[in-house]
Amino acid sequence: MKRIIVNGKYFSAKDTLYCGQIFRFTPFNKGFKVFSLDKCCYIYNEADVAIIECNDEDEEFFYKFFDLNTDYENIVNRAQNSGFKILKIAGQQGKGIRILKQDAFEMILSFIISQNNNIPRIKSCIEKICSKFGKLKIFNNEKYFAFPTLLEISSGTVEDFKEMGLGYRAEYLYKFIKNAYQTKVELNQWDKLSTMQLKTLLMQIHGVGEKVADCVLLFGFNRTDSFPVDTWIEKVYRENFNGIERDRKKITQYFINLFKKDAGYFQQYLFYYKRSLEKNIET
DNA sequence: TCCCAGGATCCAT
DNA sequence: ATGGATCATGGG
Repeated sequence: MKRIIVNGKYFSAKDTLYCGQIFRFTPFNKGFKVFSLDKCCYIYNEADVAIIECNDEDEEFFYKFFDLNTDYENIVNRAQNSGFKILKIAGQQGKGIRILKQDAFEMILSFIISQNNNIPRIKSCIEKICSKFGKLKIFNNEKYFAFPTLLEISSGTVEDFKEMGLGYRAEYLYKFIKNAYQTKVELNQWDKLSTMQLKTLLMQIHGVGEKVADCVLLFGFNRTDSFPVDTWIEKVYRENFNGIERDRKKITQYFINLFKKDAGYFQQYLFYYKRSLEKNIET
């Protein structure tokens, strides 16, 4: 077992997991078990540090996954000094958030499911998909299910996905998986593309619109010059930025013009802050 | 019972 | 190009 220990001031396990970028994690012991692809780790905060425990061979994977090469102190400072009161508060509360570098395929499926849906239901749908199509794995003597590979989930039918509670999104998922399997898409090749080119490609997927594409860009391709606008962010825009636009595409553009490469980070601070005001997040 | 959730699509204008 | 109805599902 490998332990990675980092400064806890800019790494909060709780805030990183509950800010809405990841759906596969469970409270465990003093912290959380976190799942990505077929891997699992255990993370927790203690005193002034954050600790990641994982299998020896996964050290590099989780080092990248938790974005440990990026200095979040600078990012948080820019949020605090942006001149927007709401960002000063949200940045203070969310300074422990890290933008996870998650798997693109897992993000596409997850955020197709997320549309017009709530987070507890999204988590439930994804768990059911993993337990039906994913491999059974062991971490620290406990069982879990991996996120299925394209090959594994390609046997799924529309009916399968409906049974897992996807509703009308079942068709979207089925269509994407079938097409991806038949054309042998290589998502890691998409990494070379510009953010705009990548977004255009993503939006060609039936069931992927502006917002879902932005989430995949941010969480699956680490494009921090993207800014997903959902119902919560729309509230922030109207109530805290005196926004007047109705078109979400224009709202996205407004924030990207404003924050450039920081847009994605600031979006997470704002989303987490706004949502935590009106919800008991830990459900 | 209605409203809402990390929205996208289809179809009239 | 733009606006509105519609799309499953479960929780509040």
